[in-house]
Amino acid sequence: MPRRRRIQRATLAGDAPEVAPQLLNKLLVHGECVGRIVEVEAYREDDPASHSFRGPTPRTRVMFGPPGHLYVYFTYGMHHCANVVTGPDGTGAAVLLRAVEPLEGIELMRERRHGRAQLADGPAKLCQAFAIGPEHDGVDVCSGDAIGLFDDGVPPPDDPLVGPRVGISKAIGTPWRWRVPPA
DNA sequence: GGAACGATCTGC
DNA sequence: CAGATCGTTCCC
Repeated sequence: MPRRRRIQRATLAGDAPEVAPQLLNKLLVHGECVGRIVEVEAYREDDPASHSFRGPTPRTRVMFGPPGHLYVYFTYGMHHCANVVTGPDGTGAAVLLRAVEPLEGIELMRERRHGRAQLADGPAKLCQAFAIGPEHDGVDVCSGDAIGLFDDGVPPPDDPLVGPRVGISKAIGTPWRWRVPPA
């Protein structure tokens, strides 16, 4: 089993559409649960689809902080979604974690997902499986905090699938979703 | 103070 | 395909 190295903050300091595909195949770790990131989306401050588009608010303040922190938001009255903040401190950008391939802690994920077959193939399912909630808004994934992003030596794909972002009503045509191609 | 709208998921 | 379900934001 290759050594896991925590992702460096400098890696996340770039522009969200540049950083996002680099997060493919990285590991999301929370306690005993480990998963490989297989789908992401980029959101930028000058992006009508982004929560940061209208400037900082109490909800989005983490997005405008330094890179490497989690921005966790509540939506549709029942779901949470998790982003990794990117770009320099003061800019509102982030990468939405859309899907993860479960690697470890699968039994625990199954319990949290109430026995359903799909454990983490969506942004809200991923948060449920990994028990990511509002208490994790602002946690630093680059330091020793509970949730971390790690590199285990598997590089991002050379040929990621690219397409439009899901579930938005503005900036429909912007192809800022990336996915690991099927094996 | 009120209304509209979600970066979604599930079961019918 | 529609319902669930409520915080955030914007407008009056």
